Amino acid sequence: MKKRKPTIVDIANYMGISPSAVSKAMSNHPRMSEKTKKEVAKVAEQLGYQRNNMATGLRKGKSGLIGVIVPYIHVNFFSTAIKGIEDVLGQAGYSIVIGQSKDETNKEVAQVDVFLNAQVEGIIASIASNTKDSSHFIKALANGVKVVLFDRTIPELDVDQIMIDDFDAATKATKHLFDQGYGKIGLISGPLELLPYKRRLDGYKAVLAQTGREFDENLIVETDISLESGKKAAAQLMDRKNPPDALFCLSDVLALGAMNAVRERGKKMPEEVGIMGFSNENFTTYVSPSLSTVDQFSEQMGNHAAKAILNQLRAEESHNHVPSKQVLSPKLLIRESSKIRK
Amino acid sequence: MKKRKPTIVDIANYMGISPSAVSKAMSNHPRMSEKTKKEVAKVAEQLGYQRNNMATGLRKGKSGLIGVIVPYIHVNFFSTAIKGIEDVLGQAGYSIVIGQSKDETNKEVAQVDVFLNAQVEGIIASIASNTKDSSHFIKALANGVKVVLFDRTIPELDVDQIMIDDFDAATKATKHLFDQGYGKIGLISGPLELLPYKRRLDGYKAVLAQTGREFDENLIVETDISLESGKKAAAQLMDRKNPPDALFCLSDVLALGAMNAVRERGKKMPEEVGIMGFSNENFTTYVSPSLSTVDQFSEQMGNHAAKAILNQLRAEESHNHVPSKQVLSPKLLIRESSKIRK
DNA sequence: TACATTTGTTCAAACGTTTGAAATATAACT
DNA sequence: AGTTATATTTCAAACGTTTGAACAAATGTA
Repeated sequence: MKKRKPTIVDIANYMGISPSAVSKAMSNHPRMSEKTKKEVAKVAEQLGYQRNNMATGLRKGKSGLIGVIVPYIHVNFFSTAIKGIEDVLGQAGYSIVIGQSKDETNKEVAQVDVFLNAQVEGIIASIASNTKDSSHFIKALANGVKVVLFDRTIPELDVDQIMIDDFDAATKATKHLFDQGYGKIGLISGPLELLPYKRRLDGYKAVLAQTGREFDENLIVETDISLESGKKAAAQLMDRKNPPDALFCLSDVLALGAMNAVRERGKKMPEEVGIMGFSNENFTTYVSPSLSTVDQFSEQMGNHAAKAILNQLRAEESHNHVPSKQVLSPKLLIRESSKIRK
Repeated sequence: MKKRKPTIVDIANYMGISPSAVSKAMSNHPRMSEKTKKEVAKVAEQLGYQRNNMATGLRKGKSGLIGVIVPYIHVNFFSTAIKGIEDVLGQAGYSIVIGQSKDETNKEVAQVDVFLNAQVEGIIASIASNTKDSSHFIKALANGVKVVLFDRTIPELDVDQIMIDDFDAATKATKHLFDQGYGKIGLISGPLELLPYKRRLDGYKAVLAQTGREFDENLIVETDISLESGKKAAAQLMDRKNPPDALFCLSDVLALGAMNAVRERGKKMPEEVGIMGFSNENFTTYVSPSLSTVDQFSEQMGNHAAKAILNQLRAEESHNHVPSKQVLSPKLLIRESSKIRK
């Protein structure tokens, strides 16, 4: 039942040639005869040979492993990003090993250590929200491990980073609402101390300025990010004497809550009130009216992060890699909730 | 910039002792003096030593890697299961490497090969829907790799399998609706050639039989699993002369479609029509009324699968592992859409 | 004192592969 | 046949760690 797995040496003995011949034949070495290559392939197949990556990796100093660290695997944004990463890295012959930080810095640090022990060639990470110190990543770099950060990044750290342009996104969304004919846009935001929200708000303000409109403090509600909070915030806005005729909610869940409030007030969406969400959560297509939102390109972000790692891996010797920060421009997903008012 | 990473030998030289002493000290060998252990630890820390798992693994014949194969990483059910897997395996000191089959058998087979090369100690998989042949898993087993299947399993294959009891789930859901006072339950199903749907339908029928009710063929609609299909199916049912007063939808998306149809007909939920979904997709708490559904325990499934692998790994020598099929009993999540009619 | 035990450490081989240099076989010219 | 070039294969060392056996030193026992 438990017979030892066949190795390159077994194949060599079986064929009466040397192990190195087998190795070279399998790796398609130019100086090996086609004949031996064929025969080796056949015998390997026949004996059920599987290459041992640990031996290969040890010898070559390359594991073929890339580590990915996210706060939680099951959060839609991250799992989609991981898919994007796997798609390109798998294609390129790398295996990805994943770890969760549970949004705790110390777990993140520990995970980096696990990865370094595993000899990963690169680490792609979206950091825990309280991670301030980046010495664990610096340690990785010192060990020759490539590092790429996405979405939740450390601007000060000199590595490739992929993020989305929240300002631009909010700009586009706000413009879209005005273009559709809505005249007064209320904004419901998550905690403004978090950078993304802050930037989105800035985008909104920028459009007001650009189009020569007055910024009205009272049209902004800052709240936490639960469904209920979205509902309350919307209620507060809609119950004003001059309620807005559109709500730009800086997260889809907030938008959902807002929709509930609007519906309770008997207002038609999108005819009387336009709604715009943010993030493209998967439920946004399921609600009614379907929710216009901003695609954060989680999958593409994963793609980009993976490509960035590949670039670094390939630029290996040519010492000339200059860390770059890529800012992806998000795309509006116009659905029913914000469509053509007039 | 690119200095070689310190090895056990470097530590040994630095301290003037032998590499084996260092190795033994680090692995807390009983015959090593506390003094040396302390010192080794200190120097290791000081030189920034990181163990090389490839060397360790090669020598020990263990990689500390577990492979996970799912159709798609980003599907909520799977990513949640992966979280469940990572939680217990990470804790146990294993790293998990993941791969997607994209629901294609050949990719699944290829992925198994990749994992075998990577010397994973175990594989946890949810198979592609068209996978019929299981020789790739048999090959893995022959290589001494443990195999555990979850959710989408191969009953014929003699390995640990974790699945949920669809029959039981449907039974509970149906009973719940009757208990709430609904009298006539329409059922909207996905393709009945797929086993889970078939089993759920059976559960529904069983309750009718148990409670002495007549089974009415006309209350069953079989359709594909899109939102639109759910809506149409529900419309069809609600527009009958004697429409049902509750709809048991065998997937949450179908339920969402059904809710739209019901709402359009001006019927109140849950007062006039009760709705029950299946799977606990994350949007179910966001809709209004919040959707009662069946929790498929994706995370726990991952936990169980991981524990099963651990058991096998630990039972290694004791040759006495008997493959078992665990059937998890799903839990109803009673929310607003099915609550207390009278 | 001689011998056995215990404690701490070193030796040397092994895990399975890769790789440049060296060796051999084969073919190609004078 | 002798030489040179070329194609193919083998040699041997290396990658970093672990591990049982062997050794040495310290301690205990008779």
